[in-house]
Amino acid sequence: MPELPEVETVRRQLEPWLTGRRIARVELLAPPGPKYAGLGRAAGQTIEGVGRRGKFLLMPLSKGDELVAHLGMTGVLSPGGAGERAKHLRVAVDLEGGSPNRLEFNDTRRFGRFLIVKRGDYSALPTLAALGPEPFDDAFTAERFHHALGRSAMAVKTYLLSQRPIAGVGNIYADEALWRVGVHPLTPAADVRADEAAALLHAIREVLAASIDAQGTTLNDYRTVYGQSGDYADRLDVYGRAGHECPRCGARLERLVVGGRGTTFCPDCQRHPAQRGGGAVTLGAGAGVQVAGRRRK
DNA sequence: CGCATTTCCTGGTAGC
DNA sequence: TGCTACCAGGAAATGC
Repeated sequence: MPELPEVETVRRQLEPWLTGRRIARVELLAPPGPKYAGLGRAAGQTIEGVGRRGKFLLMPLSKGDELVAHLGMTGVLSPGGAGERAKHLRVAVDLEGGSPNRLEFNDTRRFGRFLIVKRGDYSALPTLAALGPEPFDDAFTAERFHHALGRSAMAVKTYLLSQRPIAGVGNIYADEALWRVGVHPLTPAADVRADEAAALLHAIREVLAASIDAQGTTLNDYRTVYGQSGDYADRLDVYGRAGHECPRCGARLERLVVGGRGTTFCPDCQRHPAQRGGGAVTLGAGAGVQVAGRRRK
């Protein structure tokens, strides 16, 4: 699923292509709705750049608007025009001038968004409006991260996924980063110690940077603008690997559900706070935390 | 306001 | 083969 590394990979490819291009027209193929608001204002505006905040792509337009794209679970941005219309094409943007002159937004499950807002007006996008700091912002220190975590009683993984303490971390990289620093995903955010917060921020930066270098993680749908898969899936240590051995200690990785999301962790490396009191703690085999499964309807 | 729960959506798959 | 049921999850909407 597209998280910061995947969105940044797409951004880097879109930027040289789209910057300075004038929009001729926009075609909405999906049923109209708030996820595709304002597209009627696009024609005649020039795309002034391609930025990113967290998992949101932000393209300022010349007449005071801003094109906001979020890939959701299955969104793909790519040049289009050749061949048959894709089954799940939702939006097509025709550009003036030379080829490629058509940007297509395909999104099988329609969790993504592709809309135009007044520049900087994110009232229709509350997560973007309340988004935490960019992970690679130099002004974002470990102390600030620790302070942000201290504001929530939520499980640390759930809080990371909320995008409030830090922007761009999703299910995959949350599991990877928490495993790297040995913090149990159910640890209350406010109980993460200062040293753990510092290590967690460092781990988030490392895993995101390594994934960007690999052009992201392709599990199923994610593709770069030019149709390539990301290579980081081969380098995941824990995500989706419940039942396999922990790469660090060899214990069996376990799966639980945190905030409604599948979560993989190492029961030995990532002790639940309720089980990790001071001194040496000896736990029997199978000491993993039991959590109720996903509720049914 | 904080936090939990429910909803949106389709392809893949398990089970019969 | 074809049917039903369920599962995956980012962000918004809804409920307390």
